[in-house]
Amino acid sequence: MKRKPAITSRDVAERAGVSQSAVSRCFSTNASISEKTKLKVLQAAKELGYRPNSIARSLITRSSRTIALVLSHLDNMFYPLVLEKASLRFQAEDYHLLLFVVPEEGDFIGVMDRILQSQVDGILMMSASLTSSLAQECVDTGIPVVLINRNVDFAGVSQVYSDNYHGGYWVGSYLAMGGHEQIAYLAGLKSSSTSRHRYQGLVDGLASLGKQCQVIVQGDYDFEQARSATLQLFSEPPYPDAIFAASDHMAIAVIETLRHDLGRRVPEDVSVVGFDDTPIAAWPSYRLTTVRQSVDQMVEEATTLLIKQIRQGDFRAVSRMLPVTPILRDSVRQFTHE
Amino acid sequence: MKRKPAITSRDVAERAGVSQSAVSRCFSTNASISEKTKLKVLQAAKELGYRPNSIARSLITRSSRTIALVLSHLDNMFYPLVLEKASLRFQAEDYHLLLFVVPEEGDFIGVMDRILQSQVDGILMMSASLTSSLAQECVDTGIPVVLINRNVDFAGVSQVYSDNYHGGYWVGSYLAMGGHEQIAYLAGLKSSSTSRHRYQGLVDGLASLGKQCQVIVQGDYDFEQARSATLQLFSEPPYPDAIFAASDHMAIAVIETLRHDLGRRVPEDVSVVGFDDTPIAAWPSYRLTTVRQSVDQMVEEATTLLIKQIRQGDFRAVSRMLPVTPILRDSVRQFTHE
DNA sequence: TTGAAAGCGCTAACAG
DNA sequence: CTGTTAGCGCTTTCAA
Repeated sequence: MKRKPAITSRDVAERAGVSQSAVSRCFSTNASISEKTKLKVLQAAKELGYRPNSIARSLITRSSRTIALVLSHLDNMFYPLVLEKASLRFQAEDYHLLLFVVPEEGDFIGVMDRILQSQVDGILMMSASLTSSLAQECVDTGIPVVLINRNVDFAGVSQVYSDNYHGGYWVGSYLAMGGHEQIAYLAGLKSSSTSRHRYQGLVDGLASLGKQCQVIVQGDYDFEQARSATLQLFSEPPYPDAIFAASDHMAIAVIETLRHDLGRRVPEDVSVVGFDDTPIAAWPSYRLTTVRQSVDQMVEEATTLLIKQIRQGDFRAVSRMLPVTPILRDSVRQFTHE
Repeated sequence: MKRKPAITSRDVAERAGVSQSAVSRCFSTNASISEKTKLKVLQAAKELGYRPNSIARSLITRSSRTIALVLSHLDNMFYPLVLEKASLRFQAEDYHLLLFVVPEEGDFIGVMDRILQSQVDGILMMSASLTSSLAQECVDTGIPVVLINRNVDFAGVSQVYSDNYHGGYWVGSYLAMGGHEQIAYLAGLKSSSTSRHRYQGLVDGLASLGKQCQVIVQGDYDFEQARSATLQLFSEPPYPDAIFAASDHMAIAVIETLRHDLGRRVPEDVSVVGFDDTPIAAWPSYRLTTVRQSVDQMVEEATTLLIKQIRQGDFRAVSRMLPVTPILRDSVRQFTHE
């Protein structure tokens, strides 16, 4: 790494005939500096092509104005979308974003170590695998953490997540009312609280109308795995007449498989429900009935919360559960007397 | 921002009964230090929960081990995928990733300023709007830049991109051979060299068999816009019997619109070809004929190049054009005598 | 191998 | 309002 020795505030100061700190003041808000010197400095700075070194600034202010974003599952459209929103939001607040893509349920520990070293001001986490000891470590270090779309029972970290239980509950009762009998749940990752809560909701929603969930298969939030799970579901009777997938991403995989590998019609032969309401769910080919989580709201809440915690050094963990909206489209058979 | 005063190498030194520099040496590779002291230090470090402050390290080494990633169009699955790959690759090389999501063709200048201030070691750019003056500025600062999936005629920056022209050329000749007569091009952003080259290829490929592209509409790489463009294409005769979309993302929008709004069959009534070969193209519902760009190869080349340039302080711009692979699926009508 | 000392480029008191 | 001064936490000579 050799590059031209960078231009420092000292160089600018010299050229402008002022002190180095005068230069510094020109580039920080609410520092008292006269119009006149400011002009001289800015002029010199421009001539030299000077830019304040934010590393040096971070070192002294002990704040990098950087937030770590931890995520996985980029293949599920839901995440790129929240990534985009979150990034725009943070940029607007003048925070930088350090991105950490973690493999599925990988060696989170290594990543955590790097995050902690990187002196971020806060952590926004959209990945399941945060053990409580890891979380504790963050809290000890004094770095605020907020979990998005995740819900762990560790008290130390803040979290914003959807009302997965009631989302699932709605699906359960809706499916029950539709007269479905053989209901299957296509689960997400085993470690995912989100998937578990949706399942619990489904079971209770079904039970409220005297039905039950007949079978549960693992899809792990993965497209291909959802496909095999669907195949497996239809490998021998009794065949499901409704499948609730823990994500739209998987629900689409189910529909594809149903239609093209299994020759089943949706919703006539089997009903499919998803969760998230990603853009794909609305595509005319699918018209997927699903449960909407508001990405906007989720990101808004999470980022606001994180920024507040950073600003105030306020570490009380707060949990925000967001309401969820059933989106009725055409992937569920309408009720008919039989 | 107040947090517990961080644990520094000084603290560790004190506890271990060694000098501060001894501690530093323990955490840097190939520094001479005896097993014995190293053990003591590591022990003390663990007890205190010490982690080297990478900001301070960056300040002195003048290298942040950070790379800026600039992108947009996160709604097009292609980009999340390259994002994921790139991030894994850089993480493996022990680089951090600073993410900058830029709006469509937004005020790139503001973003650039922030990037330059953030002292990144290199820039990987997947967004079109890099004016040559901006590029020049990077080069002046001595920060290597590589453009991915973009091809500007500014000589100063490196770029790795696909052979868009021949991709388009293949599509043109394939469509011509299929006996299509009314061929439409659904273009990407006006500012996109990529889209222009694909178009040029299409035109020449068609011409090689005595055909021509009848009409060109703007889709700007956007799903909804691609939908309206498709509608527009069929608002009055002559109707296209083939549409080449500059991205799979748009091609899917075309198919959806054709099937569900226009009641046209694909490929019987109209053929559709895309570009990228994102996972969706292979879904049974679409079986989109397309031109594959290898994300893996692109990312591999681009990251390797960038890292090399950073390491060697080698700023000669190099361009790598990657070959492209036609993927024949079922969205193009097979040739039949008429 | 080790410690002392000199900064990296900047901000933040503190005087003037 | 402005300059002087003292570090932020670390790496890196330089002697010992």
